[in-house]
Amino acid sequence: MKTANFLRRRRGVELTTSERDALEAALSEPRLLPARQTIVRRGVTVRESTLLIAGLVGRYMEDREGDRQLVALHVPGDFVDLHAFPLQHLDHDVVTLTEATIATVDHPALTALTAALPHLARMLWFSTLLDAAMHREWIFRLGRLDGPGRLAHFLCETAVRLEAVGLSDGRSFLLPITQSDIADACGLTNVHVNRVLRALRDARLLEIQGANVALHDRDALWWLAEFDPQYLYHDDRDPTP
Amino acid sequence: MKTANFLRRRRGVELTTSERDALEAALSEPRLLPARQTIVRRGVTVRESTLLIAGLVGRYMEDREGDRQLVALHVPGDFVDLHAFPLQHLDHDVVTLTEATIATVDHPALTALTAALPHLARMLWFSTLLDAAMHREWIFRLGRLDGPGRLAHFLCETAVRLEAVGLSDGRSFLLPITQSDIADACGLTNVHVNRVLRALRDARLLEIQGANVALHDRDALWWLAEFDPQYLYHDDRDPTP
DNA sequence: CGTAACATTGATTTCTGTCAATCCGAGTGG
DNA sequence: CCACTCGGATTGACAGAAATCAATGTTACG
Repeated sequence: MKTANFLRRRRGVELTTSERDALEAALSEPRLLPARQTIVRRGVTVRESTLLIAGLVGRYMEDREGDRQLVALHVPGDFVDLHAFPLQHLDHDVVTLTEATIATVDHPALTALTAALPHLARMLWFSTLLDAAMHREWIFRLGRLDGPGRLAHFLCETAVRLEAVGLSDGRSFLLPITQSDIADACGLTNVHVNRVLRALRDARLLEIQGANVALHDRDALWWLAEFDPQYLYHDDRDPTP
Repeated sequence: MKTANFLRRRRGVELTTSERDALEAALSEPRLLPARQTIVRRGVTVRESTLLIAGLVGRYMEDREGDRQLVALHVPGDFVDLHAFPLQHLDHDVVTLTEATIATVDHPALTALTAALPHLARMLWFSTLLDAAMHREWIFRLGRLDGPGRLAHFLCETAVRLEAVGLSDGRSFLLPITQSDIADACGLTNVHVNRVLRALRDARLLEIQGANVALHDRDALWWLAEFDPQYLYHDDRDPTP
């Protein structure tokens, strides 16, 4: 099932079998993309939306000097540019961070789906609002937290999201991106990210070895990050078999 | 018309007369709220959504110390908590910043409306995605701009948005909020906002006297802010009579 | 006229960026 | 097999931006 992880473990979300089947049928065959490939470029009219099945995808804005600000990180199960369906074109680039498997839906098909299935339409709407909730949390992260807090927040959020789709036990996970990518997400420089990571490692809060992230002291990290995963709407139970 | 400013001057948005009438009919009578009144508190189940007709409304998250981070500023015509319709409860507070006139729609009525009018549903979806686009721009502002850039960006965005609903000529407008509110929006302290505003005034880029904001040198401010209003989806023409 | 909220300014500290090396590991070609 | 390269990680020295702490002005208003 291409949609197996879509809205998986989300509170208050109940896609009926027929709704999920309809969405599944509208999706293209999965394709494999290499790392660092642009999926959507800003400003270009978009005619299909992309469901991420495996791998990591980022959404970027660039400043005058070409420095990037990550505005979203996507994990498997995320509809990375569903918002392009109503918006038609985007204000940012969508890029694979790792090798990634995706499937796409044409926008005309989405128009038909949403007209025929209002509840599915609302669930799709919901999924874009989850992205918006994450945006708000990122605003908080950048506006109110210092370096250590920002990194802790970013990593805690990522851990919880990966856990929801079975890619983490909540403590350790694979994050095959560079420290510069993390810096782009947290509004810091790669140099400072490196320093803060060392400090967090020295304090035995977490460890990053290559692509491997281990959150040793989740409570301390949550405290540092003032992290509360409410906004992710995760369900404790996993109805997926 | 309560909805006169809703999605006014937005590119690619065409609400038919019957769609607008249906929405208008679903809205309550306008009510006047005092300044600094909480409309929605975080975590509480929301059963209706609020259209802002006049005044300013902010959306806030709070950190451990009670310091606020503004995650959105709403101007007349904005559906300030439409996202609560699919989400059911919010991760932040919604508060009037000034005296404000609002009208509300019950969520059951929205369910009926969106099921009956898929295109209206998509336009409502669109309006929440505009908020998300602004969230992204705020992430950029906080992650990549310094103090002067952030203030310039905040004020340029506000000017353009107010202009779209006829409350500014693009150069000057009323913004009856405190420097602390601006600081909350820009991830700075009120002290620093004050200093940066003085610097911008000394450079003859802008002037704030009481509630009155005057952007003297729009080009310079746009440059400082790396501002490009694309993401606001504004239309040059105003189809409103 | 006194109070309270907001704005303004100065002195100092802290955090983060910048610039510049150096280190390390994986893949490459001789 | 081993020098070689290259991207990324790491570290140090220094500069600059913003926070913090602490007063002092200013204005509106009861």
